[in-house]
Amino acid sequence: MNRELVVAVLSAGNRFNDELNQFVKTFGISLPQFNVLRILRGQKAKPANLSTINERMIHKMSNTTRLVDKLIDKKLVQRQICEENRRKIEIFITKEGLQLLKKIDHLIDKKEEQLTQELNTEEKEKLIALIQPLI
Amino acid sequence: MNRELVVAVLSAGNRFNDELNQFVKTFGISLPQFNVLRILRGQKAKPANLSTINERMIHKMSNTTRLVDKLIDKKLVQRQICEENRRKIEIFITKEGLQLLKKIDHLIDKKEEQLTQELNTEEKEKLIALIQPLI
DNA sequence: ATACTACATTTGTATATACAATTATTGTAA
DNA sequence: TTACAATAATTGTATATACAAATGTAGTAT
Repeated sequence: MNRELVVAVLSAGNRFNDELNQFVKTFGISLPQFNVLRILRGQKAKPANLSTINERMIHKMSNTTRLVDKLIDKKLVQRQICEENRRKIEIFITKEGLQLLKKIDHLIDKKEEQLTQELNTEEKEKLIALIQPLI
Repeated sequence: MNRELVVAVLSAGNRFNDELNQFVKTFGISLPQFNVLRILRGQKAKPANLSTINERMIHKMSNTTRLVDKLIDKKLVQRQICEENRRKIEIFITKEGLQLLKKIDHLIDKKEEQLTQELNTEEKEKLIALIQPLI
């Protein structure tokens, strides 16, 4: 039964991953990139350094530098050396980044609704509670 | 709440993925490669072609040819052209492949148990039932 | 037989990710 | 002050994966 559970979690995770990736790709970014943008928006004015971003990412990566590089190329975020601690790099989301998120916001809500539509509200709540301890 | 559910499923999936990958890597293979080996063992003597493998894979890949190439390099599977339908390629697991799986079998059981240990039997059953419709 | 379509796999190429080693900066103890 | 360890990020390199185009094979209609 453990096997069955593990396979089910992996399968659902992969499916969500693939579909969301496919979706955000139409906006020229990958799912990890999209998540970083949302993390940065969540910071409000406060910038985040790479370590912070890494901690909060859903899919931990070994190479956040290059992921952020791609976002910089697209002018969606900005990099800036932290003056108090020059080892740190502060990352901001740009106006363009915020605009892109704004375009996606409503659509991703619908996408998420679609991905989970097989369950009713009560079932969703139960599932969240049950899966939480596995994270 | 949909967002919360999607994030939870993605997070648990990524965690399982990372940990299992890490684990099977100690045997010189990746998780997708390990899953293909198990699919082939499940075929018993019957060989599988690439399309069949692709359908059954937990993580659908765009490039099963090269994944199988790696397994061939490691002498864990064999490739053979199907004589009735020369478009198809038949893939077998080798004796070495079976031996490797045998070495891993018990350990992966324990790993899966460890990954799911936060839930009791009843909770596991409920979780399986709830997550199934999302696959 | 020929042309056309569908099927099954492979290959070229670009991109993404993992891993380890390196660089740069800071803090601290001798 | 110097040396050393700790922290933060970057880079080189190998590997993995995605995507589209190409190859080879079989079936079918004319």
